[in-house]
Amino acid sequence: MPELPEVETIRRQLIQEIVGKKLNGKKIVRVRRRAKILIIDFSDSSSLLFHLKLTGQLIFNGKRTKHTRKVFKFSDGSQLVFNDVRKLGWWKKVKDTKKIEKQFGPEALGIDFETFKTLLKKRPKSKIKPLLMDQKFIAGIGNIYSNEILFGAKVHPLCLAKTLTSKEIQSIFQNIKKILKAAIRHQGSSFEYYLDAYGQKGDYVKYHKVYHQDKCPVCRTDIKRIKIGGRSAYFCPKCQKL
DNA sequence: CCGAAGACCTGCTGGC
DNA sequence: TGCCAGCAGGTCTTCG
Repeated sequence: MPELPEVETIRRQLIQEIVGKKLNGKKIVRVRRRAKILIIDFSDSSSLLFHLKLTGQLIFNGKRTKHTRKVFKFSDGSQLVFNDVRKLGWWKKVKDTKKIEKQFGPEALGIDFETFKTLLKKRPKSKIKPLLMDQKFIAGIGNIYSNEILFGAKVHPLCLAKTLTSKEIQSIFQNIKKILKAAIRHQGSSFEYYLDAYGQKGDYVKYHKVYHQDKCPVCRTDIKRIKIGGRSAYFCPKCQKL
């Protein structure tokens, strides 16, 4: 499930619900996100981290289900329910988040164009799709949004970074910002398991142009699916030429 | 250095 | 109906 827009949606909702409350006697002062990790900060400067991986859900005042892995109870009686069908997600308490934050590249919504260009130059031989999904390169983009971003930029997913024209680089950059922001506005993509912090589905699947789609919305060509680095890449072979 | 493949897990779908 | 393969939004590690 969760890529940047989904985790960001949960973060924004949880801020409204849990900041100021106490968990195990410790006061919550902040809810942050780094890459796809949700971070709850306490007043004693310790933190609680969550990674939802593919099927994790974090639901405020949600009901226990057979996939509930943990329930966090706040001092006012409200609670945060962590569900995860595939058990790949995790949570952990840390004293300090510096080490974790350092593992990732710049935030996809924070990076500026010059930095993006510079980083691309450092990875000339990388295929663009796996590169966009590499959290050490840029943090926050996963399989759905990498496909949508490259369609928006009309760039083939197997394109090598060094072969991109400056126009294409600019378009990829703009589409990263545009698509991630639009997805946040629509509370993310509920393709299968994703639910926001209120247990609601995100709307953005309606706007997917290539991910799990049949026809290109621009030219009606059949969308192609290939494996790149073990993940499904979706693209329009006519609009996104190699 | 890079990339591919397998591992971690469960559940759903489609084909035979 | 049953069984098996393939698929799924993410990272890790291992190996070539």
